[in-house]
Amino acid sequence: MYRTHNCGELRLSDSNTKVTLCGWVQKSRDKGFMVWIDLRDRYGITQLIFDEQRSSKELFNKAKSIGREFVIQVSGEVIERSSKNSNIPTGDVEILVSDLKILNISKTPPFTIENKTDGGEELRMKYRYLDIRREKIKNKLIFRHTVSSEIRNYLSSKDFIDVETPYLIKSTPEGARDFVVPSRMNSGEFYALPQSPQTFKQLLMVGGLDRYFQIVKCFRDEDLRADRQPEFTQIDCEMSFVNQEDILNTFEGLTKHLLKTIKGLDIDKFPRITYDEAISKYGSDKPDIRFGMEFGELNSVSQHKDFNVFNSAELVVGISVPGGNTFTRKEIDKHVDWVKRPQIGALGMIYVRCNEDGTFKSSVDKFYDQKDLGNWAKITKANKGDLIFILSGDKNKVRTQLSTLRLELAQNLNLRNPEEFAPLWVTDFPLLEWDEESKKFHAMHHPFTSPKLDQIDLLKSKPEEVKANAYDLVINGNEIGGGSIRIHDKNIQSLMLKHLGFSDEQAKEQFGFLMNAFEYGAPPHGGIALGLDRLVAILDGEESIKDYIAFPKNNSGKDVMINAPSKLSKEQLDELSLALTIKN
RNA sequence: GGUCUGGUAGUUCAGUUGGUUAGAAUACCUGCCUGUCACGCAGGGGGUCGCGGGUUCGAGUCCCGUCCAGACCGCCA
Repeated sequence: MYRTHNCGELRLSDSNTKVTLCGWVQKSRDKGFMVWIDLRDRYGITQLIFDEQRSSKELFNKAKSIGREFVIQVSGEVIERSSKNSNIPTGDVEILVSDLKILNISKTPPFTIENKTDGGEELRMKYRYLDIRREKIKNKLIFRHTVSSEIRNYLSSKDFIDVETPYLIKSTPEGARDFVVPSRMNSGEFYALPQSPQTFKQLLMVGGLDRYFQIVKCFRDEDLRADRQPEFTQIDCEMSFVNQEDILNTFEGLTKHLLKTIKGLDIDKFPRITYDEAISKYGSDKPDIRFGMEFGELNSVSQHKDFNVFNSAELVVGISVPGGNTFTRKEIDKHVDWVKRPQIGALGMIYVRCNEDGTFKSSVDKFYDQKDLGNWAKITKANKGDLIFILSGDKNKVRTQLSTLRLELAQNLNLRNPEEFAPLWVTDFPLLEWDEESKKFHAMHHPFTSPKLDQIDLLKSKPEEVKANAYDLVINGNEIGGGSIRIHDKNIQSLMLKHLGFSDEQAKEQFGFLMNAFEYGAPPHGGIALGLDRLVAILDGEESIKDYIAFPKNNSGKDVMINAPSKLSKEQLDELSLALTIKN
């Protein structure tokens, strides 16, 4: 037996018992006459003591020779410390060691294995196995386990069954780029890794499984961000004989369960707003509603004077900055410059100060009187002491710009409470989205999303206006997941693919298997997929998902620890019938 | 594909208008230390200033190229 206890469990009540512990040497403090070693494992830290008087000379010298991160096994007696450490749970006791066995030595690690490590990101990733020894990272992985366990338990209790779907599937041109895998046995042909198990879960519904879930890896060959990895994990779900209401309620239930069990929070019914409402109120389809600052559209009260910038604009829209009238002119200019940066791209920004005496002072006083400015304040819900920022121009651009500014201001003014969780549903997404590059409509969610059936006739005349039975779950301004009611009728699916620019042949080639399945009694169904990495990070109050993934990829999609991706040998390429056009 | 920021000791960083032998902290090694727990004290070793080229009497510092990393935009049905 390697050990009788772990390094986190011994207390004063265990005094005078003989124990054996294993772990890593966190730190050794050699005081000459005594040596203390902090022994660490997953469960905690226990202090070992070696003493010139109480330990044998041989043992004492051996203890002095032990370095950081050595793996050791010790046996000894639990004793009460003469000076206690209230910072750790085991701080009242220590082990007077009688036997010490070095199980493995260690080189000096390249960075300190401590909460505040001196290691930079790249180094930590290269030696991720050492990084994982740090309490901070270890706890994040444990936290992820806790969340995913709760999810499995909850969904299982609601009759969802976990079914595994294949990773080697068929490439599809829609959506994100696929990772492809060459097939040795079928030379010149390729599998693709799934961007999501979408069609398979629909087929499981046709198969009559009724309720499916899977915590599953998905793959997308797109550029990375702090909250985006090329392989990521989804909580993928599908239900039969349900309408949108059933799905929202089920997964609102799951989310509430998580917030309750993980964070101890009771959240009321999640607000719901339509996509159109989200865009016009917040300029975003994933609004952070922890703070106000809703958009006020000012066209009707600003386009009646000689100010051409506003008169020629498709949209004039403002937000009120709470307490913003304390901004100096310099601070205001800083914000104006900020929105004029190329990344934001505004041409300029108008401001209105709402003075404490009820008067207004704006950068467009030449054109507008106090009554006009008063109307603006009313619409943007600005009070005395606030500041109104106004942008104008192309509707879509201006909303995006103002949305970015809204979040920036909230950040700077500390309007977002990190302890607060504000989930909401965004519903009625458009079915289609115009893509300038390909000059085609493509599915905003995916091609299997059902249009609102009473709007199907609009598909021909005004396709951009057709709404879908599609919805997103948003928490604190992050898209946590999205789903839809699917098409289960062959003719509607066929019509949909036609509108996406698929010929009959292409549709059959790409999605024939699904269309066939729809001919054999496909039940009405729908579902949702939640991003586990992101959900876990958000629940833990972090932005970056990297530390919730044991072995993440870096900014360029590389794993710097195993050095992947890497080149293939000529033999491997030949076996796969592949020739490279770049030098290998 | 693009923009920005960075690359100097094992590590995290400082390094002025180009100018003597490139520094600090920490880690590491040695010695001392009768209760440490961010232990303390004294001493020591440790550098291809990412790489290549250029300007200059002289380059860590300026210029060009390149590689790597990070943030963001495009992209992410």
